[in-house]
Amino acid sequence: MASIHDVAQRSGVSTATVSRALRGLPNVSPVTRQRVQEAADALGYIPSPSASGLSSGRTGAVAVVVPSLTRWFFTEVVEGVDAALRVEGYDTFLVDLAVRPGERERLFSHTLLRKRADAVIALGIRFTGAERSELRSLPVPVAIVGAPLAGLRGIGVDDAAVSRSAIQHLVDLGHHRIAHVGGHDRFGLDRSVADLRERAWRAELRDRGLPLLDHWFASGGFLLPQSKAAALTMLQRPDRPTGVFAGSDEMAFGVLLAAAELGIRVPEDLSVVGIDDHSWSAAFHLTTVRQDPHEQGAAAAAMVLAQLAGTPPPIAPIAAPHELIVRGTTAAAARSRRLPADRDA
Amino acid sequence: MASIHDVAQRSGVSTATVSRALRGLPNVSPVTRQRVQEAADALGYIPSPSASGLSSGRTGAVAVVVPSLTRWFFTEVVEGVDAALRVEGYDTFLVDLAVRPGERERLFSHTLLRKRADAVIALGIRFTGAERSELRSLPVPVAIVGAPLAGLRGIGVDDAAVSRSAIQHLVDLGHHRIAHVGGHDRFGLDRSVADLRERAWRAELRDRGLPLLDHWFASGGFLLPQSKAAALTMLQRPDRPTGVFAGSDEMAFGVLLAAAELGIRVPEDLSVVGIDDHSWSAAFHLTTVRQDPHEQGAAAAAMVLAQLAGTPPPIAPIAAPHELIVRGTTAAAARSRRLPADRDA
DNA sequence: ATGAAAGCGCTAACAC
DNA sequence: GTGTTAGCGCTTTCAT
Repeated sequence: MASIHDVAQRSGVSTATVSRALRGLPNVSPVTRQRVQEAADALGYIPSPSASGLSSGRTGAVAVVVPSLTRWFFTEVVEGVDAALRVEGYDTFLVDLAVRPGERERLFSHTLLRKRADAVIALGIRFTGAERSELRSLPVPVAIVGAPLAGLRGIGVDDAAVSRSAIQHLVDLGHHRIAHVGGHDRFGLDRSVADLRERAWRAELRDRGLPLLDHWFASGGFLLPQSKAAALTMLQRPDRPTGVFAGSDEMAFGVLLAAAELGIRVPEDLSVVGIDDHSWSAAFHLTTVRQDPHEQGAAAAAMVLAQLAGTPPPIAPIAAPHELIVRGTTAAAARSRRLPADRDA
Repeated sequence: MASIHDVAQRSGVSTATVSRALRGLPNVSPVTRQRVQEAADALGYIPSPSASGLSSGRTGAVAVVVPSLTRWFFTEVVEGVDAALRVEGYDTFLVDLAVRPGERERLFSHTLLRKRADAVIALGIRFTGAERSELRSLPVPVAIVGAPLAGLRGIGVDDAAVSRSAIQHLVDLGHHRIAHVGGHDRFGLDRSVADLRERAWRAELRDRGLPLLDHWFASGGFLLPQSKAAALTMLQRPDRPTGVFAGSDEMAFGVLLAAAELGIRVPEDLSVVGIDDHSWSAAFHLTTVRQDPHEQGAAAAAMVLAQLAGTPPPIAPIAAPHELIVRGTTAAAARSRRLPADRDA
């Protein structure tokens, strides 16, 4: 394990010069820099993060706080973050809340974030009031992916707009009976997004004067199995909807499975639209509102990186793009399907 | 940001005693320890990982190297690792190879692993010869999750046995025409497991004297969409199989989707069995061979932790349990389905 | 353009 | 049981 000292000796300069040369700082003659670089290469020198962290105050790592890793959206964001970070030489430090449900208190002021990372990127979390203020007063750059938080930088789709777009699509196809599968996840970590989408659904239906039955809302907890079970119940009622707006593609898959099991044809008897454009959605022919979590992760990384570089972007949450992708799970509502009681086998 | 110094002052002892007291080392009187602890709490003191890392040589973090995060198996393992690590106070560093396909060279001897982490856990990677020797000569504990590597500690199911169990199940049901959907993933990172399963399939069929047609092997790349496409082709041929052994549940889902699209009934016309018991498999009624990646991750973490604690377990890869879970996608082969050319619409 | 030297905050001998 | 004292390997003034 060569140290900066070894490199200094081998190249006949001081450790200070080695440090400068290797980090590309100014005030190093080209020849010296070259010589140092060669010595470093020959020795296989790698600076110790602990040492440079201790003396510079920078760790070279950023923490990514996720509610769980088992959801497509989150893994995509993490990969996006990691990719962007890596390019700048930063390491990704994972803080998975799913593995320590009890440990949320003092989360952000705790070790990991405060001393291990130069910045924090938090995703899809419904923060408590205490956490929000912790986040705002953190001594390091912070970025949020998902529902925006006033006073903090972040990126995410406009959930109301996304929901509206999905519902508009169903309405355009003539659907009047539109259900929603949504709901918060098992740890209550992601309510904000779920709430925004559910609220948008209610508002849209109300504003358009469409019927809004209580049992047209089902909680799928952002999970396929749970969504399928919920849909199974909902779709077996006599007054079943002709269209379902699912809060995520994974939940939409659950609805699709339920419909298939009940012999309800999609899209002839039931239209389904999701949110995300999951990597499997095309295989399911799912109509959905696409967003790009990988891109959002990279954007969040860019925000904290910019702050670290001394060029902080404005503190406004930025809106990520979304786009309706029409595929095979949505179609015009059957005209005959007007009477509450009519259904096929 | 209180330092150890502040705590020492406030509690009226030396920094050395603070260090000892807080880390639970012996030779500290109960009263002193208590007083130190109170001072630390009052000050909100958190030791700096950089500083303690620099002086102790231990970073308090372990690196997890994954081929990608977008596969169920890997995310489960990572969560298992993180959970086990967290309990012991270690942090998890993510090294996602998917985000830097070009950067595999010198991977293990590179910064992250060498100076950032006290140990390395690598999953589902088909290492090059160079990487293998790098891994073996790494100055830190290493554990592998997945296909075993001679000379290294690790855990994983016996892929041959798992495959045999799946195929045996199909044979027991009277299937003679058994296809396989397998294949390595996009980065060539996980060939070993794919190869083991494919080889087991070939060997089993050969040993039992069952037909083994070339086009009964399809490469699904461990991805649903690709598996669906491959199955679509395979299942449309006149000599289609009556049973499909998929190398993972995600690939099995693809086969299921393809079958549904072609109007091939499962399990009446086609039986499908996977490997994993993915969290969605029950919703698909998929018969599969269960394994527990979360558990495997935790076990791998325990291995490196034990080494770090000075009680290294034996260097034999250990076999993780697996179990056939029979659900609804497999059934007795139709007796009429003997002639190569017969098929329904 | 380069070097000397003082830490960064903690741990680990070694004394007492 | 507790304090002293070196460093750990870097970065960073401040000189030169």
